[in-house]
Amino acid sequence: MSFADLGLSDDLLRAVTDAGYTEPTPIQRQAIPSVLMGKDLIGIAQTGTGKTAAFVLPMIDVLGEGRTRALMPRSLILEPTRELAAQVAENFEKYGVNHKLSMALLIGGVQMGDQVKALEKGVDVLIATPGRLMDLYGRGKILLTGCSLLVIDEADRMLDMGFIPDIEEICTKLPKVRQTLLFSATMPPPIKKLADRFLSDPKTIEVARPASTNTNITQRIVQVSATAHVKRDVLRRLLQQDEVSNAIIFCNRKTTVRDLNKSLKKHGFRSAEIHGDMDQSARIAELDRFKNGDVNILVASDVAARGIDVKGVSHVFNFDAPWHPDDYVHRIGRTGRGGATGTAYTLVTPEDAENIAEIEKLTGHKIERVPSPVAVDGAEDAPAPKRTRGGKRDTKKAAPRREEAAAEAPAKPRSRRAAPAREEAPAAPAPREESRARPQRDERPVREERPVRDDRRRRRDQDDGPDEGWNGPIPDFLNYVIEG
DNA sequence: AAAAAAG
Repeated sequence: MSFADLGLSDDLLRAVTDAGYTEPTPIQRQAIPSVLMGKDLIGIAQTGTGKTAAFVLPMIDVLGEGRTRALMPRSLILEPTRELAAQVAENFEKYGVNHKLSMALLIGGVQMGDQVKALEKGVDVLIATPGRLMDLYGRGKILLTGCSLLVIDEADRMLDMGFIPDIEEICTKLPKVRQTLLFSATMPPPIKKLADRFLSDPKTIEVARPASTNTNITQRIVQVSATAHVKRDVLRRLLQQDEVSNAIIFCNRKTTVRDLNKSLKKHGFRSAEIHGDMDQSARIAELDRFKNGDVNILVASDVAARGIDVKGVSHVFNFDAPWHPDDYVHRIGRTGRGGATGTAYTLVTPEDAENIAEIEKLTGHKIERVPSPVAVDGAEDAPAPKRTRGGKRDTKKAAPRREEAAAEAPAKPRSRRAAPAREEAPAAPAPREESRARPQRDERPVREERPVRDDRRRRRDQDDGPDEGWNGPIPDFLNYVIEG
């Protein structure tokens, strides 16, 4: 089964081929023909399954068959976060190269001016977060009466974030006769209700959750005391001892994100931070620094837990155990992507016991407990030893992710077997002697002992199709219109 | 409980 068998146009197939993909993922196989036929669709799937391409590809063809110069937007894609909206826009740009389609990315945190200008010129596709869309609509800047194709992406997350009333309102502004696609990782009752109300005779497709038990992510728990400095100490040891080429570290609070990033930088790590209190340009800039390898550590709030798709993340650390088991699944799903292996550590304090139990219940998988790398008798949170920076610089090598890959892109033809990242991405891996998460010092602390690394559960089968990470450049939000 | 999203 190839993309050519799905009924896509030659122009589109060329774009897909040029991007290096030939074999559709399961959700793409099932969704694309149905979308092309104009049917409503419920897709139970989360990021990491090729979901985005499953609607972007057929949408491009559907829109391409209509008039090429839109007087008013003909389609609308709703995303819960700005970052996800941007990733979808990237996909449109990439697969739409051979089509004369224009789009506008309508998200908060950036000036409205350029978005308004784009709308006035006329676009085919709106990619939006609900808040900014409603805002622009309220100002009379958007006509939704021509939007006969609607995509509601990550519906369960929209629910979590309280967007459902907005979604309902937006739906009522759209033409009654339209095609609606709804994607959601789970189907809680409110989402079912939403689907019943706004979709007609939908086809339902479901693909396996990528981050259930049998994946290529090695999960570990490290018991720690609740003290912040002890947790930071443990984290630093883990960053140094393991083969960490790059890592996302999740915290539960924005203040913790800031404090931890500050502390890591003080200790010589190359880290960046992302959370919702930062303005959009700063968020983009930090994410970009992580994606292009300027830094190899990203300290993040749950703004980055879902959907954010960076190729080649070797480790996820939960500095705080997440409150909700779903968040755990999403967080650790930032690693082990694209068929690579990944490792997820969770620092667990005695108070977290209940949450961990919930996580293990959800995943049906008992997470391995490993001993803390910090001696119980009290390694202190000692300041970084002052020393001169004469040693080797490894910043260049920390920018390993060169190869193209699209978020949610169709799978490359390759073995379904999970392979170590270093075999498929020759630029990415670090020699194990030079774990790049190490502080930029030429020596490591004297008392650090490297534990014997054994029993790493690598090369396990995964039951999902491989998926590709996204590593494209960050779109220029201030001026984001693709002209046809 | 937190974070996210409109400003």
